[in-house]
Amino acid sequence: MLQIYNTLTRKKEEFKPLDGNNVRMYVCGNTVYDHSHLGHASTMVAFDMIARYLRAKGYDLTYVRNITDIDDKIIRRAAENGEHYTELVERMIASMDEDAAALGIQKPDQEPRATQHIDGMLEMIGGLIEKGYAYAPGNGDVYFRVRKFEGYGKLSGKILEELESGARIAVDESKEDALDFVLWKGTKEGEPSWESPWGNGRPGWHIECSVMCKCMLGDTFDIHGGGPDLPFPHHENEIAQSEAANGAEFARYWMHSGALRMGKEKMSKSLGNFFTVKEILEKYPPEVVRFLLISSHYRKSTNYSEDTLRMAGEKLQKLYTTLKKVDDPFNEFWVPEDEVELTEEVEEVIGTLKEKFFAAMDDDFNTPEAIAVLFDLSSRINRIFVDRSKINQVRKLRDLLVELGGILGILQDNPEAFLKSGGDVDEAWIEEMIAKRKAAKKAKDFAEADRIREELLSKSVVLEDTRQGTVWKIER
RNA sequence: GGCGAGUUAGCAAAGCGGUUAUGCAGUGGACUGCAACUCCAUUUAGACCGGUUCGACUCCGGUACUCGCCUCCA
Repeated sequence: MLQIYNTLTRKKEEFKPLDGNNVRMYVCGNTVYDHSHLGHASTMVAFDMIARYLRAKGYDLTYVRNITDIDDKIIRRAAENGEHYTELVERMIASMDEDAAALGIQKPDQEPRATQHIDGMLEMIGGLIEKGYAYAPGNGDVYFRVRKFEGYGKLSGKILEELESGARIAVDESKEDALDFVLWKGTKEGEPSWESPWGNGRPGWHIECSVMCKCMLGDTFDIHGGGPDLPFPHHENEIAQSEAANGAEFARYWMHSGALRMGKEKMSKSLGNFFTVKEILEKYPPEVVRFLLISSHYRKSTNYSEDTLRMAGEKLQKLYTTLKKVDDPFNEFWVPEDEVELTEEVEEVIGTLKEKFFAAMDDDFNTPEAIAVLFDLSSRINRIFVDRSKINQVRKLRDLLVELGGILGILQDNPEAFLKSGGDVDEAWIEEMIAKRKAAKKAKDFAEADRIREELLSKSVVLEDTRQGTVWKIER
């Protein structure tokens, strides 16, 4: 039984899809005015993991992740660059896709863009005005009348009076109430704009999600997700707009990922303490980054540092080392595939571990606990290599390790390729050095052999002497 | 100021009212020319103060500290 923590009720709830086996999920994606930083990646990976697990559970998932392709920051950045905003947008979407692919993030089923849904927005805004939930003061803007919507604050726990007293909301003469938020912004000179009944303008931030949810998933759907800074005001405003316009419950389960931290503080654009995904991928294999992001619970903050990233690499290396050992046809314990038998004992182990993995994931997607199962599996495989009598079981355990890893979006690479990745040393040169060392060893010149090992190690190349010869990997 | 979350061993990070989380690191041993990998054994916990209980890291109350949201922000 899958339990999901619902921000709306502030507790874990049993997950029951609205429509049988079909699950509909909408996640707020990026505003594409710059390259993604690791915080963006963190949220994308979290919901990718969630999507993969829902599918692994057998649900028929429709996953929508939007792209905000028009807003103040995009307009400003494009102007700074002296380019048309669509050029900037296309470039940043390509960059985001590249990062996502590297991190093993599967494409959502739909990636709607705000500017593709202007008509739907005009329709929804018109409807809100008709119902008295919105007003156009005549300056080209349209505002949502927050006090008119009774449930305002139910997601974020905000109380209207306290929001009002917090004097951080910009005073705007044309608003009836300082709390009202903009649905449609009248255009300024030189800005991109669309025609509307209230004059040329562009969408406010929140309306796009309400409209795209309705268009792709219907008035009511199962899961709405996003990053840690979205419950207020963005999601609160979405609920107000959608429920006022549709007269129906909006999303049933609200999920929010935790912040990615640099030391004690949240990594964010406004604090300026961010690394782009591309900067990090220059130094670390993408799967290591993904492993770090899933090695703490999705709702908790993840601590990013050189150290945590290095440790993530070491852990992943351990798992891949196990996989490589099983796959290696020169391994002394290797047996042909058709001689692999599924004994009762191994069947039971597989069943138990699979159950443990799913139980962990069923508990609000507890990836740290699920990963512990992978290490359990890895240890069992390694022990089998010590206790040769059970060798015929090992491939079945390997298959399970790869299968469960796949649900988390890891361990799908070729083990040897992974172990040799991340270095910047010429492979032919390494082989040459290994050959020289072999000759030195044969001549019992161990001082020379050790010197060569040290030289390679200084370039992060670790040598391992096996019965079948010397192999190498990149130190993590 | 309001609302919310957190504080676990050297580091990272989970579950659980009584029985090993897990990984890295450390220590001892096996293996190795030496290593690496791996295996075996093992040391380090639960911010602080109370309460409930036969028994609390786990439940309750308080204190301290940290973080997030309240403004664009994944």
